[in-house]
Amino acid sequence: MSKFGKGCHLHLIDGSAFIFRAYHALPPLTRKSDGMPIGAVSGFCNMLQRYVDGDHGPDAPTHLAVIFDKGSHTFRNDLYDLYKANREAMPEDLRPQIPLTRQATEAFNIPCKELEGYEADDIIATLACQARKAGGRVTIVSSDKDLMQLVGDGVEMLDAMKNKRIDREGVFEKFGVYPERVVDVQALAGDSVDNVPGAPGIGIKTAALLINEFGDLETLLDRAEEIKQPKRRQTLIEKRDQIELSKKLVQLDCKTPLDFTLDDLELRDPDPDKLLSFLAEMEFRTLSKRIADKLRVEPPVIADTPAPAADEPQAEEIPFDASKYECVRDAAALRKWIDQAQERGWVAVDTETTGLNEMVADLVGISLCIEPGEACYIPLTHRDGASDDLFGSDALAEGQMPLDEALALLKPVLEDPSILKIGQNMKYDAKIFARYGVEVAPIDDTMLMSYAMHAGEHGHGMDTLSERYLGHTPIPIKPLLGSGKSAITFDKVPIDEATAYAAEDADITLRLWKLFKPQLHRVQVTTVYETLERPLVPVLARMEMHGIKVDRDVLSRMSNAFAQKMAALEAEIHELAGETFNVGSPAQLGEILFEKMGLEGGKKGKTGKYSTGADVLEDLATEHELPRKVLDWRQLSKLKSTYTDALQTHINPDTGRVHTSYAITGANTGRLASTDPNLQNIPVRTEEGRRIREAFIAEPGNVLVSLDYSQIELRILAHVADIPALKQAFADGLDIHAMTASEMFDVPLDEMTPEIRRKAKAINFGVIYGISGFGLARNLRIPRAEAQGFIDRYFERFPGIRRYMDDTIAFAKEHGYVQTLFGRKIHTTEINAKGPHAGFARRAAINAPIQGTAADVIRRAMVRMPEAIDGLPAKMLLQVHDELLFEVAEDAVDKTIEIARDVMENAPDPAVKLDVKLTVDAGKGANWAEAH
DNA sequence: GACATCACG
DNA sequence: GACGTACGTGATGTCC
Repeated sequence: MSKFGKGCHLHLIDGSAFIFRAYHALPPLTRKSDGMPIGAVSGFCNMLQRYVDGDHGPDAPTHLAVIFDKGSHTFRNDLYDLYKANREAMPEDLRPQIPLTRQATEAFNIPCKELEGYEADDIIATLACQARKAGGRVTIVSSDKDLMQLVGDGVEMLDAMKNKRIDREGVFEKFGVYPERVVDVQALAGDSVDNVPGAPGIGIKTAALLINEFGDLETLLDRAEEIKQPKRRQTLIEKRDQIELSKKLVQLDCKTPLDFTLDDLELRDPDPDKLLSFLAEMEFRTLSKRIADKLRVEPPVIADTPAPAADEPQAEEIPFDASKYECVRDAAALRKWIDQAQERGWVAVDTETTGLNEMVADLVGISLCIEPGEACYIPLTHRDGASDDLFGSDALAEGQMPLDEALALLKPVLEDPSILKIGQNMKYDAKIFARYGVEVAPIDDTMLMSYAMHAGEHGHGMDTLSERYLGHTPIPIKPLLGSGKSAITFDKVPIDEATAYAAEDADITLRLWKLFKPQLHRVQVTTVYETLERPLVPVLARMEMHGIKVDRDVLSRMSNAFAQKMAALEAEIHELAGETFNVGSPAQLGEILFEKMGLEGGKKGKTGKYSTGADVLEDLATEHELPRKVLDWRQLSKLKSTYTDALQTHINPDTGRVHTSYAITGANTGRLASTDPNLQNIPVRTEEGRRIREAFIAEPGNVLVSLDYSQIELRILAHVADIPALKQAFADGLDIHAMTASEMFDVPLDEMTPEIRRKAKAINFGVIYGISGFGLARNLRIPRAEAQGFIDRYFERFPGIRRYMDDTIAFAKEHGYVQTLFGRKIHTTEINAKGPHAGFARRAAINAPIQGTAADVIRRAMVRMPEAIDGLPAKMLLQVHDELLFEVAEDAVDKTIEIARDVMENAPDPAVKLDVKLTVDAGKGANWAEAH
């Protein structure tokens, strides 16, 4: 190491200037994994890197240091306690970044110097003095005018942003004097930023004039009497002490006690590991890559998903304050909100209604939110519950604008294509509005955004999201409505309480939207959200509102028939048992079977009760009469209670149809879930059960048309696991289970038996579900070893399956999620857990991409369907995972099947090119049983 | 409200 | 070596 001296060039970077410049130049970036503010550090690192790599020509550094301030109290405060007293507090999101800029400097292997009780400027001054004395040159990287007093022979400043060097002449331009007199000018002019008093009424121009006239400050003060202007003369005489103090404050200290020498600042190369690990820790992807390329090393892997730490509630900037919410009671007030929505181009909307069933519930009020904390509630049909009057309870409460008037004002906004309507579960609100003649569009939905980003991690209800991402627990609805028999509907809630509750919901929704919207892109699920979630809302809303016609009489007759058969069976069961008991009670049945009758079969379950599931009873039925009869009774009981009875209660009196509701975020895999009632589990597997489908009918002149994907999950498996034999079989249109059986058991196709085919079919499905020897054995009722043998052979014949499973689990373990072919992410939070959880998680991880891809495919078909069948007398009514059910005018059936099949079979285009063709089977009939 | 059971893909 | 085991749902009745 050479001694610092002639030929050396010391560059001194003013760290604080870099930090503030970086902070103000960049948006408030945060670290993805934990939300830590990181913008200033990012800018700082970029500036540092650019400086180090920059071409400085003949001014290239041989020595380099970054100098920071340390401590808020310096010797200048001892001289003058108001020094820098009016400086603004450091921004909250900058404070935690300060220590990181020190770390960053060290990571770049640049000396990082600071000294308690001294400003960076003093250290810079001292080093500059030392360097000059040793015969070297100095460049001070800063544009702070306080440092200009140091410029001189061999010492220059550099404005790194403007890349402009400042020498003696540059200082003269700025101050009107040369560097050695700068402190004199500053002492007179003072500095409002640093709270240096100076001489009142004298600025830089006047100060320079005076100094140039008298030579220096001391001479000027001594000969102040000679000044011609009376005001100036008086000020300089009266404020002499203050001026002299000011000079001490601006004079930099060249004798700062340093515990290092110039030689310690010699330029050195960074340690790639240290630097890159710091950048990775900060999650600076671009900069890491750039530096890694330059250093010719591999860039660090930086996770592209938020770590679990991101789950911690974000600090809310604007507190929730119910008293700030406005209750809108007239058109004038509403117009103001409408104006704001038009100005912004967005508005969060939430409806309050008399119930959860959108087909029945009435609109009670509407809340809007434009910016966090700025929300309103528009009560419309609140009832006056306070009155004891028999008729009074139905009267509208005072102070509400007429429903028609409010809707007339809001309709243009809600339907305006240039105003985005933001909601949490917008399908609900859109359906309510639709019943009032308002077609809400376009929409964004925070529930669906959460689903796209976090499926598998947590639920997507507003309470969950608010607590998790806003750190705020919403006002619960329970205390407002009560529970049980005394529960009231929302229209009976007092308007002031309703305002606090309802407006807050809109407020929360808007805050979530502001948080989620930019995250979609970062988590790379924008396409999923935009193509598979958002556009589904209007499609499903229309299907649900259309409903399906159900013949009440058919159901009613079946219920009666079931009741009779059940009664007969019940009598026989009691006869066989020798006593009467509740056949519907598994606990009582267990007692009868395993204690009174003493049959084989063990206790199970955590509750210590006997298991009496269908598989158990099925085994017992070979030896005894009673279990068979219980099985028959149970089947009838199920059909009656869940279907023939319950379905009747779901027939809408206005439409005569049944309107299910699809939960878009119901299943983690991307499947829909149908509720109230569930029309995705209408019986079909048994003859008696299938007859329930005869009650699902078409209007006169129409038929029901069913189109369903043939073996879609196995086809997707063949594609993703890349199984040539499976692909070929599908291409040839073979019986896929028979083909599998032939491969596995070496049986030619023309000698295939139903029994062998059945086994192969069970294995095919088992594979999709994350097969285990135990599970297959139980399903096929064969010894476990034999089942394991089948699986082993399956993997042997189709090695791609094993590879797919291993790869999928490895991916899940590394990333915490798995993906469908269309990019949908399904999180597997338990995949790295120990214990029984892990087994479930592994099988779920294997299944999710297959089930999820199939779900994506039919979603794509559904989104495209309305336009495809537009103009045809055909309506899409139901989705049952791989089936779409339509109601079609008789003369348009063939055309509809042709078009809908085309849409379904080509649904993956153009996003995904499957190696296996998708095929769709079609059926038609007067009822669902015939159509399927 | 938990649990068992059973309907669907 | 033992343990617990097919994937994804929703609705119903019993029982505490």
